[in-house]
Amino acid sequence: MRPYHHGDLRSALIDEGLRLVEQAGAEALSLREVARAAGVSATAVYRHFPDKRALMVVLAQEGVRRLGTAQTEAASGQADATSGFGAIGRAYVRFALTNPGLFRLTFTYPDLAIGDPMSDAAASLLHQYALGLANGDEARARIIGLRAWSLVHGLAMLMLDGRVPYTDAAIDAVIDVAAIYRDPRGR
Amino acid sequence: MRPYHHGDLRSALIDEGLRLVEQAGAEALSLREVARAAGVSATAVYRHFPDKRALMVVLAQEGVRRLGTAQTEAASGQADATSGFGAIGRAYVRFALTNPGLFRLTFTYPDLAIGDPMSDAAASLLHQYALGLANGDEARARIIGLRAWSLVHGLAMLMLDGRVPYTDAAIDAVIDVAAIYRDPRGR
DNA sequence: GTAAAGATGTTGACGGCGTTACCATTGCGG
DNA sequence: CCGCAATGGTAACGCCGTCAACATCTTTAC
Repeated sequence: MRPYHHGDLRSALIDEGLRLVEQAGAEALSLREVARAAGVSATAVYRHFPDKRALMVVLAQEGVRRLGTAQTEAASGQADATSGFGAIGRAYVRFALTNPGLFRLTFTYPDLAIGDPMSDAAASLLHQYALGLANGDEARARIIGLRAWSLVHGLAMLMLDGRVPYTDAAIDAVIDVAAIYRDPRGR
Repeated sequence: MRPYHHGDLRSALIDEGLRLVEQAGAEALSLREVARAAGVSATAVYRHFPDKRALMVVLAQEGVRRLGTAQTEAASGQADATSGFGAIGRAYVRFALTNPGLFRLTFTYPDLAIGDPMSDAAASLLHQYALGLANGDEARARIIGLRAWSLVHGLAMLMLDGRVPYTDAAIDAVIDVAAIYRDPRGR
């Protein structure tokens, strides 16, 4: 006999949500479907999240966390700052292509901008590497960081949206650290 | 007396769609709302489009067309290839921020990849400039073009999605043509 | 000129959605 | 042990995209 109370419905909803967002895509994901997957009525969700958006926010936060983990791993095996910078960039694109549903939810779900951009591992990793390449110059680090983020994010989105074919060669060619980082003394 | 037949419902639906997509956002746009705005029943739409997606595709195509126009205008006033390249990049980001609903529909509406990427004005303009900077080298032009596209697309998306604050200074700093184009002879 | 055929509109219905109001069951602190 | 808060379910509302069936206007064929 399944008990009336689930036990840990909140976690179950998040797990099923993460599973389904990958299977169906963020926009196609419905609250009712998540509830069904968790074996619970649609309205039970409202005991743990005020509305659908609140659940989506939690899933998106998990997305940021996992992206940060993937990038940290990718950077750990790299010798110098330049190759590390390239590694976190490639890890970013690879994460997007490996987890398209979660990535799109995390970054482009309507009105889902989450807190301070520099509060998560992914962003602080980026800033730290950018600061290294900028020799500690904060202003330059911000530009380098933003340029690198734009580059990998744009490539990921274009590939996810079918504008650009997905090839590893293209990723490597686009993510050329020397092309992002320009020494003010002119190389 | 309003006649039973509309006259040019197809165009009216497209016009209202373009208007509403800017007002409500692509994901929030409903077929029924477009029909209401055109003063017609919901199912009348099906005489002109097989389903909602077909209407969205037409709106997206109009988006590509308008983006191409904006970029062509931006490039026309520029003297050399380098400044022209920068101009079409800034025009890309500016277009996205000025027409957020249409831009998102055009590029990130689910399963809406449209035809040959090089068939529209925006893409051919990009390729033409990239080819100029690459001195006619096709392979290098593709890389330069993809890198530039990724850069401006990523910046536009990050700003649209509220990840990065919108400032003109940031756009100018990120779109540094010399940072995208690297001469193989080392500058 | 008029009737058949086709194009273009309407109404009504279906199942799915997010959400609310209200009721049922369970577990916990006094 | 009992009352209450926490956590579950049912029913319903107004949206949505879409289909079937019917109504009206326009065009074409004789």
